[in-house]
Amino acid sequence: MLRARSDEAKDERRHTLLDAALDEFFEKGFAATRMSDIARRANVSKGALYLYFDSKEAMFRALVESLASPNLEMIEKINESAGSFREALSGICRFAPLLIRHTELPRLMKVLVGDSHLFPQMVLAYRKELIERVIAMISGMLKRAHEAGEIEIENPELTARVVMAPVVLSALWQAIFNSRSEAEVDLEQLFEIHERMMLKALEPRNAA
Amino acid sequence: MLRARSDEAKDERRHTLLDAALDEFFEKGFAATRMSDIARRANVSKGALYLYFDSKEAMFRALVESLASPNLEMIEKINESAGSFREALSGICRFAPLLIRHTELPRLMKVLVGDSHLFPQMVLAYRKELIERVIAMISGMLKRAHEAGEIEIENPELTARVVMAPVVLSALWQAIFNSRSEAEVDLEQLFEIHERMMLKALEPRNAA
DNA sequence: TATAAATGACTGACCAGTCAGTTATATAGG
DNA sequence: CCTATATAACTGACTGGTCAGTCATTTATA
Repeated sequence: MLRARSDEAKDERRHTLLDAALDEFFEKGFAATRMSDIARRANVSKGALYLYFDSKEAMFRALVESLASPNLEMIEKINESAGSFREALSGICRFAPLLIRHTELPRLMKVLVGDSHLFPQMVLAYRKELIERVIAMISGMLKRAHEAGEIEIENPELTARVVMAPVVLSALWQAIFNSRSEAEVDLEQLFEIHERMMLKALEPRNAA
Repeated sequence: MLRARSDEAKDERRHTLLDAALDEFFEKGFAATRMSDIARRANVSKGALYLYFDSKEAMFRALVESLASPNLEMIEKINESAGSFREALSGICRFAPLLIRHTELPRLMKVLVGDSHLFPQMVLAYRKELIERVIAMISGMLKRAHEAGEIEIENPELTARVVMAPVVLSALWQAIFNSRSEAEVDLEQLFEIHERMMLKALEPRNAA
């Protein structure tokens, strides 16, 4: 293997190793993936992995962290740029198919669900820093829209879960069933329907 | 250990072992649970497990099968007794909290998601025999209700997914976050809201 | 030529599955 | 009712194989 000597090259190698790790952890789960498999996939010796990560567990943690932070940034961005609830919902539903098909999110979710028992405090952190923040964000949007008379709503926090649910379901479906097989779902249409249903469900009764 | 000599006693012991197996597989995942742990939890020696199951994998398969079949029966029953769509939806939303809190379903789902890669053909079977049957059932109900003018709908198959999504999300939430911690969700209220939202979302535009 | 990146054989720990031995219990015979 | 015997349920130390992590050695390159 040609050597990574500059800091830049090392960062890149680190990235390559984490890419290989995600592939393996996703395909086999934490316990069943061998460090030697990750190394092979990255065209590197097993020993080389330990130049970049202290242990298998450290590698897993680094992987999750590296995938979580971009999502976190994305969430903040969406929240900032949110105008009306209609716009935000439309944005989410337009973006969801992309998120599910061309992002690491489904694979990350599958790995986190599957190995949640091994890293309880990590799962806790993930919940607090990401999931509950998403719920709070949607919940906040709903509350504001309600106060503006845009929608009718009872419990923003629980309604947020109903809004999110199809995204989660579709992501897991993608990770579990779409890996190698048919079982395709028309995500564009699914989220179009979801958007329409949510709008109608939340429409004020005395709407124009 | 007192011995199981009659066929009846053996069935009971088998059950005990599978109970212990679910606890362990749920807590640690397939790869990380030791047969000796399952044995210990069931107050039995490791060797005894092999009197009832050929291998760890056989035990896992038996476990999933034993949990899947009651669900399947339940589905068929609900489908048969379905009257109007309103009734059926109400039944589902009333039953969901019970299903999530007092049934093995959430733990089973977590285990299946986590170890889906190890048993691809089992996951396939589970999908075809259970999940797609549920989708088909809800989809059929929606179609009939639509034909009866009870609801307005575009694509029953995708709408069924939107209806199901909160059940799946809540079940996984329960399995992952509710095991030992706070993070309680008011499931009764969640599904009340879901029911109301679905009814409103599917209400014909020209409704009375 | 010096440096440090990379290698991969090796070690120690772990565990699924086995099997020779142990023991509970059903039953037959006293 | 009690005891002896046969049966098979049960046990757990052991084996063979696997794998995370190490480190003496090799090798690319500044």
